[in-house]
This record gives sequence, C-alpha cells and structure tokens, in this order.
Amino acid sequence: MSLQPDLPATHDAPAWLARLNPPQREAVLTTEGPVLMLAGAGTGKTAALTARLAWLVESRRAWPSEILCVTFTNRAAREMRERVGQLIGPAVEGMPWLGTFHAIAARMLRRHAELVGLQPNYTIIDTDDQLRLLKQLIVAEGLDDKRWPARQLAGCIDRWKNRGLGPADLDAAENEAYANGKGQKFYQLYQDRLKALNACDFGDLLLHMLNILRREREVLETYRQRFKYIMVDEYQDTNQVQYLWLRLLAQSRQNICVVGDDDQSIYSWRGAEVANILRFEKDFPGAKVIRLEQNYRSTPQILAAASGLIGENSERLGKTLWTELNGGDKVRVIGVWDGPEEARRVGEEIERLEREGASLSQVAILVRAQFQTRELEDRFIQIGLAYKIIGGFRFYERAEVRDALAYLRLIAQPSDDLAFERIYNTPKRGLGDKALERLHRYARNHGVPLMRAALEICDTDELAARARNTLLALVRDFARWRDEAGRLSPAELVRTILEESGYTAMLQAERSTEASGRLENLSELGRAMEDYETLGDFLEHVSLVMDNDAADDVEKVTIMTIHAAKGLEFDQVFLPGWEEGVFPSQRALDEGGMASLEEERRLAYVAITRARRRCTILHAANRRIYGQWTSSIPSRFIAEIPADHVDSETTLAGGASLWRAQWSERDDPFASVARAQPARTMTRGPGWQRAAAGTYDPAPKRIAEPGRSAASFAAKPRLDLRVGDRVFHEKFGTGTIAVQEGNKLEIDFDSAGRKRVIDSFVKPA
DNA sequence: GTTACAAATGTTTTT
DNA sequence: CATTTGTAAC
Repeated sequence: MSLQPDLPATHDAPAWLARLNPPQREAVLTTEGPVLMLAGAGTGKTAALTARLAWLVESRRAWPSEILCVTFTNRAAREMRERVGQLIGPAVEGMPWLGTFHAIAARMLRRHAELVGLQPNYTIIDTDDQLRLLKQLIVAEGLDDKRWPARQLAGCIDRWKNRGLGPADLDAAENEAYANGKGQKFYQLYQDRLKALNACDFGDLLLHMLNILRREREVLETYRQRFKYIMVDEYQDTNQVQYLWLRLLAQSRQNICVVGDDDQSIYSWRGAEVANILRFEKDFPGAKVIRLEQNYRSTPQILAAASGLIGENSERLGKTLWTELNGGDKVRVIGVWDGPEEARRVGEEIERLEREGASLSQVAILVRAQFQTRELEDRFIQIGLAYKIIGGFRFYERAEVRDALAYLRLIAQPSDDLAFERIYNTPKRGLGDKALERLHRYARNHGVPLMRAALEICDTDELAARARNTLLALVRDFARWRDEAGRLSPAELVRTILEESGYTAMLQAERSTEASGRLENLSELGRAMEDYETLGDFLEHVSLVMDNDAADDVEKVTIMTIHAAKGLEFDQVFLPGWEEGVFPSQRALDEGGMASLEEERRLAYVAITRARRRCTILHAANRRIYGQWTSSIPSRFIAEIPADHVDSETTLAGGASLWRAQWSERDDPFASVARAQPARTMTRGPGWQRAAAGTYDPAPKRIAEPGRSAASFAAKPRLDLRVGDRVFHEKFGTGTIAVQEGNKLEIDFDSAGRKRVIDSFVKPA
C-alpha cells in the first residue's frame, strides 16, 4: 500500500509537485499515518493541503468521495475546492466531504436524524431564532429575562455543546452558570423544545453527530470505512466536539493530516482549544511533524515586525519564519488626532495608491470590531471610493430576507413554529398577541404545531370572527403555496409568495429609502435562489452559508474584521484603531485576563501577516465610543513591534517617541488619569494636551477636492447613466445625476442633498 | 391592535 | 449614538 515519499514517479509525478518546497512535498507525499503540519502564516499551507488532496486522488490512493477534508469557513472550503479543481479537474465535483465541520455534520445528520429523535428534514435554526426560543422558555418559567438574559443562557449552552456536554453531563458547578442553578433545567427544556420543533442549532449539528458516532457502532464503522484519508485545516481552531469527532473517525486508519499554526489561534472565545494541536502527537503516536517555515507572502520587514510582536507571547510552540524575499518598506505607524482624521487619512493613502496604479482589490482595511467600519464607510462614501464590507450585517440576516425565508421554511416544514411566529402578522394582518396566545395554548393542548393549530382553531369559536377569518385566509394561502411549490422553481415561488402575501405591497407603501433597499434585497434573494433546484437545497445553503457571495466585477477596497481576514492576503493592509481598549479590546481583557491578551496579540499577528508588501497601522488620540468622546493611548502592540522595523509618523506634536514613552514609563501618572477623565474633559488628557498644544494642525488635510481624486483619472464611465438621469442609491435613496465624471457621479439626492458617489453603487431608478 | 413616542441599553470576533 | 424595547394614546 505504501509508496515511498521519495518515489513519486510511479504515476508521473504531476508538474505541480515540483513547485513545492521540500517540507511541503514531504507533507504531500506522506500519505499514510498521522501527519501534523505546523504551518506559519504565508508558508503555503493551502498549497500543500490542496496538493496533498490532489495527490491522493491522482495516485489512486482514494476516490475523491473517500476523502474527508474539513475547513473552518465556507470561504476556505470554496477556495480549496477551486484550487483542487485546478489540479485534478472535474473529479473535484465528486467531493461531497469537503466543507466546513458544520456543513459536513449537517450532511451526515440528515442521514441519521432519527437516531437522535429528529426527522431528516430538520431545520437548522440560527442565533436569532435561538434567542427568541430561549427567551420564550425563560419567560414561560416565570423568570425575569432582564435579570437572566437569553443571551447569557445561549452563551452557556453554546459552550457546553462545544465541549460535547449534553444536559445530563453537567456537573453542579456548570449548572450554576445560569440563573442560580437553573442552567441544566433550561438546557434540557431547550433541547426538548428543539426536538419538538424538529430543529437543531449550530452546536447540535456537531454534538448530535458526535453522539451518534459514539453510540452507534455500525454508523461509526461505515464512516471509518468510507474515509480513507482525513485532512483538517486550521486545526488550532478546533473545539472539543470537533476534536472528539475527528479522533473517533481517524482512530482506525490513522490517516489523518492536520494543519495549523498555534500563533494564529484566534477563536478560543468560541471554544477552540489550542491544546488540540499540542496533544496531537499524544493522540496519534508516531505522528510525523512537518514544519513549514518559509514564508512566501511578506517582505522581511513585515515578517520581522510580526515575529517580534508574537514573540511577546509565552504560550507558543515557537517557529522561525524566514523568507527569500528582500527589501520592502518598514511597517508604518501613523498617529492621528481622532477617528474621522484616521478615516480621512486611510482614504487619502488609498487614493494615492490608486493613482500609482495599485489595484483596489489588493487593498484591505482590517479592523478589530465591526463598529470601526462605520467611520471608514462614511468617509469613503464622501470621497467616492469604491469599497465593500465583508461580514457585518450579512445578507441572510436582514429582517426582510429573514421574513421571506420564514415563509419558505414554513412551506418546507409546516411545523416550523419559529417561522410561523415570525410572519403570522407580517405584513400586518390584524393578528395580535392575544390571538397568538390562544393559538399557542391550543397547540400545546393538542400537541400540534402552530400551523396545524391555526387550521383547527378556525373550527372552534376560540377566536373572534375577524381574527378567525384572517387566520383561515393565511392558512389557505399557505396550503396553496405549498401546492405550487411542487410546480414552481424556488425563485418563482418566493416571488409569488412575496407578492400574494402583501409583503411587497407593504414595502412599496412605505416609500422610504430603506424600503426601496429592502425591496432590492428581496429581488436579490430571488436572484440568489435561481441557482437552486429545490427549496430544500436552498434552505440548507442559507442556514450554513450566511454570506451572499454576490460576485461583483468592480474593483473595491475590502473592509473586514481581522477574524474574517484569516487565510487571506493583500498587497496593502491598513490597520486602524490600534489603541488600548479597542485593540486589545477592553472587553476581552476584562473577562479573559492574560490569556485573552495573548489571543489579542495573536490577532494582531494575523493582521500584520496578511500584508504582502506594506502594512500601515493607525491609531487616534481621541475616539467617539457610544457617542462619547474618549481619549486613548496607542496600543501596547505598537510598542511591541521591534523599533527597527517601524516607521512612525504623527500629525500631533511630540512625535512617535511620545507614545512609545507611554509604554516604557510604566508608571506614567498621566496614562491612567487620561482614561479616568469624564467625557467632556477627556480630549484634554495631559499627555495629549501637551501634544496638541504644539503644532497640531486643526485644519484637516485637504479633504479630497471634488474632481481631483485619483479614481477619476482611471475611470471608465458607465454608459447607461447620464446627467439628468434618476438613480437609486442604497444609502441616500433616489436622486438626479448632476455631474458625471469617469466612474464618479455627483448626485442631487431628494433627501440627502448633493453627494459624490461611485457609479457602481447606484442604479437607474 | 396599531401607531407614536420616550426610555433604556448595548458593541468582538463566526458556523 | 443608534438601535431596539416598553409604554401610552389612538
């Protein structure tokens, strides 16, 4: 069975094999037995992994369908599929087991649902439904949901599930975690309720499947037989359940290859345990450990900066990244007065890059937390810089989309009470809490779902005549839609429903800019559904893949969280908001202490190592948080980057030495004073006052004059638009084009006044 | 039952 | 500050 690693020639070694470096090649050719690949940032980990997958197939060791390949995000799965496809061609189509843990678990669970008391068409509920459900339970048990928020309970349950614990497995201490010892009770109630709804949450996908594998010998054997090889990406991010899951599956054949980097472990808040990577060799004795340390991505300056920073962490395996590249700019650190100036500065820098011919798709702005995107977005709209925000308010999480989905869910599964509750009075049909309450009571008494109860209750005089008629009409609508569902494509179905339910009419009647945006989102939903054959397929996709990857052709700057950026790379990376409290996040520090600080530092490491050519860090002296002006000091991480690899610059007097000093003078009395000041006097924290008193230039750096900014030179104007046309913009509503200049427009908006925007953000009204 | 307004309350990160 | 939630009047 085993070929020698140094003997790839039996089947002509594919050309792509030669492009790998020795450790990578070793990882690819060591097909048998456990392999632990420790791969630093930018060391060609994905290349090695995809090559290995391709090799397994090409060398006939396994069929594509016999390889289990797990990634963490949908994006990673997509990328892997694509890259493997480039190596082995259409054979990649036959890889049902390449995906995220959740997607794979969901797929398996469909097959074995009855073993955990579910039907195969179970619904996967999201966080929103989960919270609503928990809240109902809390209130039903007579607890004050203010004092014991559903969020907290959801957090506990999530943690338990991540650790593989069912309600029965909780010890007394765990039980105390919610509402003075009611944790277990609520966990049990919640699970019962889910089962009754034929639903499960994200955590259940993995936990149910784990329980099945643990209990059902034959099922486990089937999968052990099937998966000849197992590969796991981002192993440092696996949690307990995932770990147990893999261990069960891999134990018999031992052909498991995991890839990870302890320095990039940034998901411990979600239950990930770095320990998994550390104990791999114990779990799989004789595991071959392969280190990938040659970095192909970044300049030595960036690499040195990142390595120096991560060196401050104590809990690490340690590795030495090196590169053959040379030259490159130092990491730039720019200090500015406040948040708006920071956004302005980033905008200017990007316009300059654009003028120099850089591609916007190779520029990214990575933030610690979602709220930081706002200032950037405001500014970019103002100067007409094309941007896209990844994550954040995601498509399928928007209220109108969720409403539409609730209709669809209810058709796919009439027993989906959560969906029913969501839409039974949306659009408004005159059914209120009172009617719902009676409906609930009826449903509970008769042990039927709400939809069924609605039908039956219409035969009684439980409800007032008016409510009864409305309800009956609704039930009949659904019956009709369900009937049509067989004939129509999912996309046609959703359009029909939105029309006939009055949902579209409701939005049209509103006539506000958001309403038009919502209508737009709904037609986008229709378009997205075109790709799916059946309603079931589509709903599965939605529950597991929350992002809409609407491909768009226009080059745009990417704004996203650092978490979302893991695994990606860009020529130019901007890192705003490196201030104490923001990054490292105060919240993380408060609840997790030293361990969290190290995780924040790993996050900083991930952020810097995304950059290929240049990395620019920014920090502001003042920032508005919850509408309150707060003065802040530069992040300690800035001081931790070796000074040799940093170029500092500031728009404040005092220069870079000032904030470096903040961290070297440990007991600088001003640092704490500055933070303790009440809001109004904040901006005058002593250190900054000194700085500001000098040459701070209150006149903002020329706010890009209209018509002068970079993009207008490179622009290709849109042919379908001309001056005088009426157009619609997602944020500003409708307006009339006043000036068209390249791809930039000046538009007189009906309500928002004149704005400069990029034409790709606009469409004919 | 619906609508309008005031109050309160909250912000990490993802499947 | 921005959004959501609760309360009072229609």
